[in-house]
Amino acid sequence: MANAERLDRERVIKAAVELLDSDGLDALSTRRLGTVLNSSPNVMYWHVGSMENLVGLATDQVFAELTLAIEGASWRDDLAQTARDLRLLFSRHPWLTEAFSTHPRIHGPAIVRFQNHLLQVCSRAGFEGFDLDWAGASVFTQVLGDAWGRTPSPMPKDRTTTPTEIVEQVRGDLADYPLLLERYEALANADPGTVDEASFEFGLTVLLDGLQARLNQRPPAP
Amino acid sequence: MANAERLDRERVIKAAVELLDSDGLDALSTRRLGTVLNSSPNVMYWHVGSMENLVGLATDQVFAELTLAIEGASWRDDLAQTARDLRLLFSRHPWLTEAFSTHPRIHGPAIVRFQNHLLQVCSRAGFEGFDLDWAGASVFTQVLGDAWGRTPSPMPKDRTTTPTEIVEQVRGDLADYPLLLERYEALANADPGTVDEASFEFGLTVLLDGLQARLNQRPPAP
DNA sequence: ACCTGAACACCGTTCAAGT
DNA sequence: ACCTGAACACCGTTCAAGT
Repeated sequence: MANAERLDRERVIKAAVELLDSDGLDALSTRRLGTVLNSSPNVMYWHVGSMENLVGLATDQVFAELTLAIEGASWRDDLAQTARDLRLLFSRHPWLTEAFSTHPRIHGPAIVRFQNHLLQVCSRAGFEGFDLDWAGASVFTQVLGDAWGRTPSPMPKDRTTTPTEIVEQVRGDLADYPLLLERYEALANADPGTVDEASFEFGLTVLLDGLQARLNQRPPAP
Repeated sequence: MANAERLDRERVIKAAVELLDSDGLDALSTRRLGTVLNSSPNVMYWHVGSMENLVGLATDQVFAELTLAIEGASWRDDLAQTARDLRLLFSRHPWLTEAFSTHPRIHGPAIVRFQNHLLQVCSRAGFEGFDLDWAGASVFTQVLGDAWGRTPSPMPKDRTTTPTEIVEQVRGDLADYPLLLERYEALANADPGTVDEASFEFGLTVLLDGLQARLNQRPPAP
């Protein structure tokens, strides 16, 4: 099975990202990748070394999609913009949450560039020293946690269970917790898109207000 | 290979948690579990149905360790206490981050009880409606993100790489980002335990201040 | 009711061998 | 330098068969 063009690292990564975007992290296997590339079940090893490495390269690849513009507005606007862009990245590539949790030490040029951007924005805000690291990390964490909460259970054609059905299933477990049951029902009856959006903005506002409070305690040098 | 005592659901889950605690999520396989239980490679199927289900049951099992006491102090203290307890749970069972990200829809009595506790504390603080859900979720997200950032790369005996060596390895990638390099070095030279603690407390304070700011905008009814 | 053995369809990775 | 074939040591899951 000779393929039309010669393979290289870039084409392998591109095929990996396509597989990940369409079918998720589990779908990325050495053998499926070989099939997609019209090649042998283990082509990737020459080009990227290992599965773990390939996931890291694919992650770095999609991080390159981020614009990371500094608009010149307030640090609040810059940080909010960064968080919203990152959120969109995670929604375009839902496998990112799983990739980060199973391979926690991913790094690469685009990720490093993103980390630096976060630090720059937080630095402008007035953070220094370790506060700088922690402020940046809190933004990333916020988006990661938001995306995690939004990850749909992977049930491809499993008779798409409606929210109402889910509530029925857990109603027994919730018998002792009327407040929790009330919230489950409220969420089941709300429009998912609207709730997702508002939920993210709630978290973002809380985060920015919290950072602001921290800055107010340590006012900038005159 | 007859085993001394009869198996039941509880013993299977207990063995699973021990395997997870000692060797991580990857170590939990049907065959290893069978070996540990002095039984066949597929014993678990009769008792828990599937691997996915077993991970959920193990997660719920460890969530039962949480005390979830309401101290009667301020909502801030209660929420901080809950977050710190949850953090300790994640550090006792480092596989939890991966479990939540690979099986996002885990639920069970102990988890439901924890969710209810979060809602109760947030409700006392003055949150209502969807704000209640989002406030609770932000606490869980905060701890999850903190634990994620702390997950050590699983390199068992891989010549424990020192932080300084890591900095050397990425120094090339960081050439264009002096601020980022400076932060890497500062973190490499700091005591990990102290930094972890301070990092968590920073995030927690930011979160609580942010929630407080939200409450101030919507003062409680008189 | 509970457990075993064998099988199916997969994995990641290595390595000698090909071109 | 790049790719293939075959093999090794694993997976989760099913199912007929045992007790």
